[in-house]
This record gives sequence, structure tokens and C-alpha cells, in this order.
Amino acid sequence: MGRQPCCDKVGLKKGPWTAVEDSRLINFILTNGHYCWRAVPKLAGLLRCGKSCRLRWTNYLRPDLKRGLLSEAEEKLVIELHSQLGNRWSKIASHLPGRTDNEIKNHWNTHIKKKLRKMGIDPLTHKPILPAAAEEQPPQQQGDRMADTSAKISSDQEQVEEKNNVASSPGFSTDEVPMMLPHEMTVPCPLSSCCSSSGSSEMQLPCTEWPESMCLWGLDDWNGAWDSVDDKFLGLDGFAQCQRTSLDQECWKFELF
DNA sequence: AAAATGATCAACCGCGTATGC
DNA sequence: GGCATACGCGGTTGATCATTT
Repeated sequence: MGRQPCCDKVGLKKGPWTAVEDSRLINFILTNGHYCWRAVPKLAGLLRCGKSCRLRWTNYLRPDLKRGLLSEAEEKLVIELHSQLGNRWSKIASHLPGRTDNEIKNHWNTHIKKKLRKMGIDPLTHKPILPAAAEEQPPQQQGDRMADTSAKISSDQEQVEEKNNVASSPGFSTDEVPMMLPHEMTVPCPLSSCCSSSGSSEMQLPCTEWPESMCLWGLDDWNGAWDSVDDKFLGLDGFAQCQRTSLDQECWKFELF
């Protein structure tokens, strides 16, 4: 018996997500969390399957995601973890807070593989690949080179872990999105110069441009309007609404209501 | 300036696994 | 134990942008 499709695909939308769809999904999860991905699209008013919603949330919309290229230290940590774990991207991602398995997988295939090959290392086995190079260097030296690389990577891994405080934080697999309630959400600002984490349990949104230009996680056409009189964001179509309550370390705090 | 090629990454697909009945 | 269902994972695709010819 064939496997049932994850959802009724008739009439469901595929392809790139629009800003409106994004905002609907964000608002739904911010206000309700997700107890069942299959139910999310229906309840959020989206013509998508639950799987697509989950992927969009975990890989792009989740507020704790870092954006941008992996740093050199992160790259080396990925290499080290890949040598131990293989293509278990979600496991690897769990060691890099704010990074997704998809992001790491893409980065591996587009950047890291090439780098390793340039270094004469097989990205699959993490061992030297070039027979010519093997002839040029005695085995001991090769081993030393690998040991050096490993040692350097381990050192960098420590730096990354220290930097990200991995040891003390309960890392979770990127697809294992924890149930979060709105009051638990913090939203790192996409503008790097803007925010620093305050540890507040309140929802925080970027301060520099928003609300004037509706700069919310890059959603320039956030579907709603800012009420400058009451300092509130009034959403449309039943979207969640929030109110600016205070300024903390250059980040406005918001409370959903 | 236009076409060809390459690089990047968001999104999809299908399979494996966990869970509940 | 067997089946149905939902979720998670990894491989792959394809659209878009950048670079080269």
C-alpha cells in the first residue's frame, strides 16, 4: 500500500512564499504556537501543506535564526562535526545555534566541499585525496597535516562553543522547534548594528527602521498599519497585533494583545 | 549589450521513524 | 503486532542572481 500524501495537494500553493503568507504564518505561530503542523495552514488561512509551513518556519522565519554566511569558525566546526557525524545535518546544526540544517547543508555543498578539495582533502572521507600529493608527502607528514587540521578545528570549535555558550545552552535540533508562546519570543534584529540580547522574556522587534518603514524581519510590506498615536501595530485580516511598550538597549519591546 | 555559464539557496520530494489506536 | 498518520531528515531541484565570454 502506498503512503498517503501528507496533505490534500489539490488547490495547495507551491513555490516561493509571499510576504503576506510569511506574515500570516508568523502571526499564527506567535499567537498560537504550533501543536500540529498539519493543522497550522488551515488555522492560519494558508493554502499550503503543513510540511511546507514547518519548513518555512524552521528554515527562514524562526526568530532565533542567524542570517548571513557562516563564519570561518562556524565553518571549521561544521567540518569537524561532519567528519564525526557524516551528512547528519540536523545533528550538526544542533551544535550551531541559529543555523538550520538546510543552511548548513547548502553551505557544505557550495563552499566547504570546494575548500576541502582545494586543500586536498576528500569532503566525504576527510582524508587526503590526491595520489600525487600522497607521493610527494610521506604518510607520517600526511597524518600530521590531518592532525594539525583537526587540532586547529578543535581549537576553533572551542572558540565557537565559548562564543555561543553552547555548553551551557540546551541546543536543539533545528527542526525540533520548541513550542514557544508569544511571551517567550525574542526577535533578533536583522540589522546587525541594532540589537543586543537583553535576556528579556518580552517579544522584541527591531528598532531602527520599524515601524515607520515596516521593517520586520525583512518584510517590507508587513500587512497592517502603525498607529503612531497609540504606538500600536494594527494588523489586517485578523493578524496579531502588538504594542510598543518600552525601549531597552535600543530595542523596542512589544507585547501581543 | 546580450548570451552563456556558474553559484547560491529556498523549497520540494520521498523515505524512515515515532506514535497512537 | 499491524496499520495509519504525522513529523523529521537528507537528497535533489529549480529559480534567481552574479560573473564571464
